Amino acid sequence: MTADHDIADLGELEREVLRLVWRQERATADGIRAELPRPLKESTVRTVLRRLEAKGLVRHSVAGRTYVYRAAEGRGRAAARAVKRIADWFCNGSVEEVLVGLVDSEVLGRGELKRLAARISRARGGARGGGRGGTRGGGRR
Amino acid sequence: MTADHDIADLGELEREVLRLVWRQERATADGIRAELPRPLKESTVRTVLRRLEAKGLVRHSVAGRTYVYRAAEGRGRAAARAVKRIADWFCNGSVEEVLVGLVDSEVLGRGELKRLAARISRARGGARGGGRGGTRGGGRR
DNA sequence: ACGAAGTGCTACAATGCGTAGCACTACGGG
DNA sequence: CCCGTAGTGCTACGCATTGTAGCACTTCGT
Repeated sequence: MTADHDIADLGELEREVLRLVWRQERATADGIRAELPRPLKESTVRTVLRRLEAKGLVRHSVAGRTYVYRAAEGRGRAAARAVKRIADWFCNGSVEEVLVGLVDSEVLGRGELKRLAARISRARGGARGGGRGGTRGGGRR
Repeated sequence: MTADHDIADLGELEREVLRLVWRQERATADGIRAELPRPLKESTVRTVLRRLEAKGLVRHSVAGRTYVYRAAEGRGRAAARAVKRIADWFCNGSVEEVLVGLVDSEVLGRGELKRLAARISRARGGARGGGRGGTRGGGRR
């Protein structure tokens, strides 16, 4: 409900701008422009920002005469929704199948797989994933 | 290198057609057309099919005078790559962060989490397939 | 040789994205 | 009280993508 669009179908520039909005807590048009790799006019950045807001991905508040933008959602959550949508489209809504594909294919490296397992174990409330030791040595957040 | 495009940035019709290609093992233009919700001309379907092939998502072989299409990759794998790309774009490539978002957003249920954990441990260590079936197998190429 | 089945090429309208110009408003200095 | 500056939204234009299809070409069977 928050967003009508998804972060997955953004243009390249929109994506980059959104990423910067996430990086800087309080993003202004000029601040973003300064940090972009390419030299763009300020009106360009503002247009993109406005479009992102129209898509429900960022939100602005006024500070003095300057628009301060912040992301409407955290990165993880936004990404999660994008993943969910992919699952809906191609895997009958089963996020599990998507993640299984992630695990089965070589898209994920061994290290990442390992951390993933640890993370899942923790999320499940401490039960461990599969019985092989070694995974859960260190990490506590 | 298999695909230049991702399943995430397909149009609506392209998506639907691709899904049908996945459903029917050997898909023909007319077969797909028959199963589409809307009545479309065959040339339309063929154009979409051709575009999907240009994007590396499906592949065709000739049977008699008919083109038989099949998906270039399993659903899970294709979806996985899409997810990986999202992670690359917004989470510095950390699929872990995406997963965390997934868990936090309650998109993933406990059961799914559990099965996923089992899957991961299986993928990491023993290469043996577990007994429990139920989900259709993903991609075999 | 002719028709049916099946195919690719070309096209055209609508939309989305990158990119920017320009006109408008509010605030601070003279 | 007037003016420049900073900051903003609106409008637009060119290009690529997508939905949709017409049409010309090839091949097989009768």
